[in-house]
Amino acid sequence: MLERIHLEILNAIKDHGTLTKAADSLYLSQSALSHSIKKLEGQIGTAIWKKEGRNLRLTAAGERIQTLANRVLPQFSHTELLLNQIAKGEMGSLRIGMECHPCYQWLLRVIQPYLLQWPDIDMDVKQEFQFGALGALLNYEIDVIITPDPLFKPKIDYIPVFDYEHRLVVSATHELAKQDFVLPEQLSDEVLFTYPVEPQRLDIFSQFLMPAKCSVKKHKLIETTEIMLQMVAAGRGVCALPGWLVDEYAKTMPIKSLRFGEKGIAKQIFVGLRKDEQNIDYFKDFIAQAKKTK
Amino acid sequence: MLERIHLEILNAIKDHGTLTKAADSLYLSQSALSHSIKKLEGQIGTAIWKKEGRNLRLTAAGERIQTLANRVLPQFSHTELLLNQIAKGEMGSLRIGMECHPCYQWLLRVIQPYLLQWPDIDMDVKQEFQFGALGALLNYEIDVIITPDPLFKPKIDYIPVFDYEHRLVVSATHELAKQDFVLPEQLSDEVLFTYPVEPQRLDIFSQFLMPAKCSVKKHKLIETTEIMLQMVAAGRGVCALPGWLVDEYAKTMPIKSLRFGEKGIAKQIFVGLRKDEQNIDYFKDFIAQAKKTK
DNA sequence: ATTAATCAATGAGTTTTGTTCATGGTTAGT
DNA sequence: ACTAACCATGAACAAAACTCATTGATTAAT
Repeated sequence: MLERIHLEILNAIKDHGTLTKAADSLYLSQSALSHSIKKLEGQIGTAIWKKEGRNLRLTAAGERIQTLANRVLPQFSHTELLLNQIAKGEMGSLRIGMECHPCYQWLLRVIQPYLLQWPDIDMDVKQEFQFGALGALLNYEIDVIITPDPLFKPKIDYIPVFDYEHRLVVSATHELAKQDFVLPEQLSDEVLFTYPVEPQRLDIFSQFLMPAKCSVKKHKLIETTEIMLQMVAAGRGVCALPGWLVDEYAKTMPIKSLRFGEKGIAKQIFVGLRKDEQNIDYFKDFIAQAKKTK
Repeated sequence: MLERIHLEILNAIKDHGTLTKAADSLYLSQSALSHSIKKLEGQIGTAIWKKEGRNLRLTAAGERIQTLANRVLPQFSHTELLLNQIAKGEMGSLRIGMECHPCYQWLLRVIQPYLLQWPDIDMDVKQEFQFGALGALLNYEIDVIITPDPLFKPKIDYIPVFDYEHRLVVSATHELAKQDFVLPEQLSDEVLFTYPVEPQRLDIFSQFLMPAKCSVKKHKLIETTEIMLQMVAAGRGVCALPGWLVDEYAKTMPIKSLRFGEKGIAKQIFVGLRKDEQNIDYFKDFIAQAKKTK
């Protein structure tokens, strides 16, 4: 069978002219190369070179092998380089799965310095999953998951990276804007905007409205945070978002946020990863960076 | 060092799922593969796979190697095939892919003297491709492509081999036969025959009718040049073909050709081949012969 | 809950392959 | 003709790759 060594030999002959020098460059004896090619010739049934004077001239077969060598050897060494980087932990990929729509802005701030620190790490952010982000993590489609509600599994570890309060957002001119907090029944006449996910996964339902057996006048689905807040600012309805996010938008938009109930809804963002990958440097650093970013 | 066998192993695992089956497919023992990879792991300093349950899962390093395998192994086997052919005295093969229906007649004239000159070259002409002729070229299914519209790729070189004019063909008794050239609007009441390919790939549409926002009364698809011209000769419609081809048929059929617009549509036929194979003698000669043939 | 089956890892022993050494033959330059 | 530069070859040795037999882990079946 045609092996890498055969390609290396022909390549070295191309570079150094003679078999002897080629042998030196490969740290082998001239005899070794000669034997090696002789054997291959026996296998493929045709000569690879012929002696011409005291040098070698490649046959058609030899030229074919050389063409293959030119194409293929650089790829071998490139891969070996990459493997080396991987071994040193300098390289790899960080595929992030997001299960938290509004966290995207926060993630951008995490990623920015991280990319500078790990220039050779290939990064990718995914937001849609056929079998859920957790499934994707277990399936090796992603490496890291960012979620506000960790679903514990034996092979996954979650690390809390920051705390925030989930708050109701209303227009600055809304009646409720005068209050510090809102009660479930005060929403019964409101239009509520949420991201398009199942209600039981929305805290405003599971932790606020449903326990009090209240509901809203209408529930509308909106995909993007910007549009959602535009609608709220225009007084068309209310929505529920992380406090820090609202604070940011409140600088430029006529919106206000208030606590859910007297105690508010406290939330945490978790980074989840596969247990056995916890001590890989560039994963650890990602978590460190995430914890640092508010 | 990363060897072909390592690539074969990862490739076989991809194909057969387990190490045991992979070993069978390579006619080796499971133990051999395990040892072989273990040794490589020691050399590169990182794991290639890890056991998960009773199966294997590739690490980042393993995936790298697999990508290399995908890229490189087909090239090895392709070269081995060629070497085999050379050994059998076939000297090599020239597999021609055609992307230009009417060029077939021309190709026959190229091949005729070429076959005499290279009696040991195995020749084959293909006209249908699952992923396009270019894909076939990149995939080593063919060695040469003949096309009027070269799609430039870094690894492919195109050499123009002859110029011709794309012309409208009408029956000798057709009104238009009196004219030297035709205008787009003059076709609005005609039946147009073309080969069954997407209209945007037909020059009569992309370079003549569509720019003038004109169309034809009816567009019918016909597979073969002969039948197409029979239809045109019978006054059933018009078609667009290379000038030289029409000239030939016009000797025995009542047809005439005329220019598209005042300036006509100028075309070129290109021969495309893989860059690193350009200096193989029997390829060079094929191109020389193609350039010579009008 | 046992048992059986599947699958990968490991160590020892054997076979195969690769390498060197020593040598001989051929060519080109002096 | 002599010498230096090359490549080929065979035998001896060294290294590697491979197999066999076993172990350990996991999963599926009874």
